[in-house]
Amino acid sequence: MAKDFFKIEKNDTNTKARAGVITTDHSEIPTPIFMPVGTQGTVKAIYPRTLEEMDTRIILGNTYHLYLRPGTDIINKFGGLHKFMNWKGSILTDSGGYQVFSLKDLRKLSEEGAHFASYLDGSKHMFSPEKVVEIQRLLGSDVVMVLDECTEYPCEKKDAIKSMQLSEKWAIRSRKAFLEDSEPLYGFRQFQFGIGQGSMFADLRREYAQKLVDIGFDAYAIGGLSVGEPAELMYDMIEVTNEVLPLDKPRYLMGVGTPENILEAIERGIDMFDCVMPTRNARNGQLFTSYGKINIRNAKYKYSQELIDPMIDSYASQNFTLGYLRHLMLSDEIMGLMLASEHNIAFYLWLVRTAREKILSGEFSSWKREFLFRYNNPE
RNA sequence: UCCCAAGUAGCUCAGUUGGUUAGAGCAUCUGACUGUUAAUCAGAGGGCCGGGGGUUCAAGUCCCUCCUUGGGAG
Repeated sequence: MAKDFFKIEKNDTNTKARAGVITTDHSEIPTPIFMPVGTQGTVKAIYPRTLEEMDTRIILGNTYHLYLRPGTDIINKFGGLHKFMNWKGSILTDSGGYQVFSLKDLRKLSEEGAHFASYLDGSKHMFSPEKVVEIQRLLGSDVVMVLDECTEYPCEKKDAIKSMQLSEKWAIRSRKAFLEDSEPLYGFRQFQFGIGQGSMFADLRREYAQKLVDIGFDAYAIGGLSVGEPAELMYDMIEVTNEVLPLDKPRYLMGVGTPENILEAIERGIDMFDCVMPTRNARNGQLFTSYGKINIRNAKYKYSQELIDPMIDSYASQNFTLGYLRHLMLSDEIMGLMLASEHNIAFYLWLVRTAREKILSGEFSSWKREFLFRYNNPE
């Protein structure tokens, strides 16, 4: 008998935070968890071996990008995305809903689905909810996301309602396609998450979350946040949504965020996160460290023989100096991207791992306050 | 010694028949990045236009002279 998909180990006494375990056929995932983003079948500039060394349990892939290149036929012939990219842990694939949003100049929406032109060669494609389920079945991801529409910010309420209604129709069709026409292809289970929308309107957020719960998914994500709104507004939307979502299912806040965003969301009951920030910003010279956010290209690190971050347990963090990493980044050396990316992911994993430990030991609130004070006020 | 070419930002170079506040790329410095079209993008600082003299309402641009560098001749 397979283990429960999600089990809560401890609820925080002072806050809505919780510590739990998600179990897929590829890995046990302690929550809260951060999932590094590997859009095109690679977490950019980091070996899978390095991710394993850092105890990464789950990464993201992207339906839209992998469908356009290399294409599902190729990944299917390799036996699925895990084998294709040699990743032994779990994989969650985003549906392409975010690309429909971020590449909006290239697409048109209808009730049937999203019609779009490939950014690679201009070829025409259509993503229906059913097709997106099928693509993720061919990819073989452990967690399949529904196709949704991510609204822009700011957004008029009538547009938010219209968008929500479209996402709802898509969610119903997605669930049906997943349950009725989507037997797993590679011998392990797949789970499907619904995605809450409703822009920045609390009543819409509640209403739509309830509709998703009524449809019934393995877990629920919160989408359409961190799209330019003030952080406080995002926190409010997380709170009202989590009031409706069932306590015994994981909650996934999509695309978030900064270390501070993540701790605030954990406090409000979020279990899963993904974000390009640690990897993208690493490649652009920004490091997240236990002593604050720094830009490694700054002249003040020219002579620094300090280690990147001795507090963080990774090869990159504990074996190379700031001055050396600065040199690599300014010289456009590939190892600079690798070390910076590895460190940032190690930091994000350390952050959620420590949050979990503190929830288990009952010290989450005080630790969070102290950490953020230190992080935001570097000596 | 003579002939030719070239001297403009730290570097490599644009700069129209003389006409706004002399530009670019790179470098330097700083910032941004939130379900990745991103090893990307944005901003800033930086000039006795080789020196001097002249022509002109006006010179990086035309003339003279000197200096420096490169090439060629002897």
